[in-house]
Amino acid sequence: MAWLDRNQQRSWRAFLVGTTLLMDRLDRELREQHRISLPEYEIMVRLSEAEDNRLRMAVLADSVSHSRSRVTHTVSRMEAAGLVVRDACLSDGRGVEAVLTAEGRKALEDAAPTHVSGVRRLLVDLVEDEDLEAVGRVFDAVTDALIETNPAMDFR
Amino acid sequence: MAWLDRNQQRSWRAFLVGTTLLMDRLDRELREQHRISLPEYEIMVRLSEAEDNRLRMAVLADSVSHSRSRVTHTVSRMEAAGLVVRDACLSDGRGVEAVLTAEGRKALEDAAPTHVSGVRRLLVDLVEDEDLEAVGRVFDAVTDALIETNPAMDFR
DNA sequence: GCTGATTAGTTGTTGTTTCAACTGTCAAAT
DNA sequence: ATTTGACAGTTGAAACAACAACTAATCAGC
Repeated sequence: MAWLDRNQQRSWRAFLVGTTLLMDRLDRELREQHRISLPEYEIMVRLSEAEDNRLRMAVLADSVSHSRSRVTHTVSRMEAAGLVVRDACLSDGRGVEAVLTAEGRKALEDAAPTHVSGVRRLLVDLVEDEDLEAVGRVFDAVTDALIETNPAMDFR
Repeated sequence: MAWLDRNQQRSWRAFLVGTTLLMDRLDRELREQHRISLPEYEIMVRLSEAEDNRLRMAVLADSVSHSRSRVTHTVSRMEAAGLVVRDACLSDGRGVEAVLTAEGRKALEDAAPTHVSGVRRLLVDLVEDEDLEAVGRVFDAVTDALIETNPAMDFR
């Protein structure tokens, strides 16, 4: 079994630490300034981009790469907070759609500048465009590999 | 306030999704094959690299970029599992050192091949060396910026 | 149109992380 | 010597996430 060479090791650790700190901070900024968590924000973004501001739970779960159970719980909290509502799916009796409310849209619009400026300030504006694109390539490859070698992706 | 352009947006989302999936998977592999979580593994790696297999709690927390409280809880669980022990710090009565036990070292040595092969298989071997180095550069920059603009790093 | 297998989503329990409050120690100034 | 403020680490409660067991609807094959 091959170990990582010095450079690979360095890159990997930089990634681990940097990601941990970055996600923490983006989450913190959203919570402090808008009382919204990063997972909640991501869900609202997906809904806002969807046809009619609504998405089936499973689609939503896949698009944010969280387990269905997790999305169920998160959406429940968001529903209690008035950011989304649940609506039965007409075409499939088992289905449930999450719908962004007007209040949710407002919250998203308020929060977006905070989030985007964070992403810029703490990542995008710090690095060369090519390096950022390399990051995109790398994690697209990672995602593909993970979806390929899927160990029981079904019940996530 | 500037939004992200199309490419930046794509890279950012690829990163978000890829990271989520990758971390989930690495954590899952360690749990299933060795009953150890990724945070626990990281702590053991730091201890194993330290002089005498021991590190003060605060140093440990900083080196994995987790909150002190989190490290306290994690180390408590690891202590209960026999992977580490706590030891009072001689030079500073407030200090506590976490020490890797023989059992912990054994667990780490067992788990390391699983972890490294995961990192290779799911990341390192998938991409060009230069792209991986770009990732390293990017997250080094991110880390620096976050440590600079430190919003009360003390109580993390 | 039944039956069994799948799929969608939820639920409750348990494990982990965060947050704020706390204990005890140290160091500097008085 | 004592006070004050900072520091190291822990604690318990609350928020969140993971897991496995569940309900209900659909679909495929007969």
